[in-house]
Amino acid sequence: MGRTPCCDKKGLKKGPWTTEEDELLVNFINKNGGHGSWRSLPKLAGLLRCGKSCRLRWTNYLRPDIKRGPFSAEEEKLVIQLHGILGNRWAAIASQMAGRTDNEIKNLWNTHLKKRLQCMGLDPLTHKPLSCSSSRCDPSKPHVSTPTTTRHMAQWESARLEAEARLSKDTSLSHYSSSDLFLRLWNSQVGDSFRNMHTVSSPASSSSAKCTTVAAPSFSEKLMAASDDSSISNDPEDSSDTALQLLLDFPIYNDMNFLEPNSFISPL
DNA sequence: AAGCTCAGCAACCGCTCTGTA
DNA sequence: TTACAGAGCGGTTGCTGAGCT
Repeated sequence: MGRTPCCDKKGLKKGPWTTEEDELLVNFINKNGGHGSWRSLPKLAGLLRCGKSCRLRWTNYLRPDIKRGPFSAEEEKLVIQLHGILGNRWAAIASQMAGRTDNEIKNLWNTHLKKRLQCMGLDPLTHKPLSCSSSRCDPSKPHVSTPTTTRHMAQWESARLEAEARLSKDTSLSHYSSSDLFLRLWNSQVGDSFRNMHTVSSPASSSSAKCTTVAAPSFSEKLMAASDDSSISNDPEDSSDTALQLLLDFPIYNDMNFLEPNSFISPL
């Protein structure tokens, strides 16, 4: 019945870590050149904690390569970009940001970025525009119509989700990373739909002064080139990184000025 | 100055994934 | 192929401190 606990919780300490505990953990890992088995680590290190707690403390706080301090504007922008691509895959997002942990990014998202997107009239989950009734965070502020760029983002996200759902049915693809998935879906019917959508100029986008020139063919060419490049396709990791980088280079994700605080105020 | 509210963050919980026997 | 253990991940909780009344 039920799941066996990860550790015997009797007599184990919970709550905030003390500096002494931190020292014990760091010393043990340094001394042994790694953490080894997390389950056995607390006993060996002389800690009254469960292995899980030790792992969390190490990965989120004690690891030497962690960059402390507030997120820069660039980092915040990158988090939003990556979240648009990867969704709530905090570990995947963190892996693209040196020195930042998944927990830290998750907290940033939940406390700052989510609200900012909501204020911009975007659904933080889907990055799609919210309905008019719910898009204002503050009724006293002038309503800002959803920028064209965000609509493109929403369309792309929609395409991504559709493709992900489709591809997930094929278990043979289940081992691909998000970036691989992206590359594949871009070359799929969904990718075609998306490209077609943006090669036909819509009245909404053409009438927008700030409208991003969605260079879909150019991006497509870059992605195709990346996927055709044998030197890249031979190495799945490189391929993923290249695809992800190209995606981040996509104009939709580069033109994120609308996220700046002053964009609440209409330039007119 | 005291009490209250809320945002930020560290840590926990439980589910899922992965490796292995 | 299956069952199990360990590790990883994302959602949630609860503590703390800053700001406000």
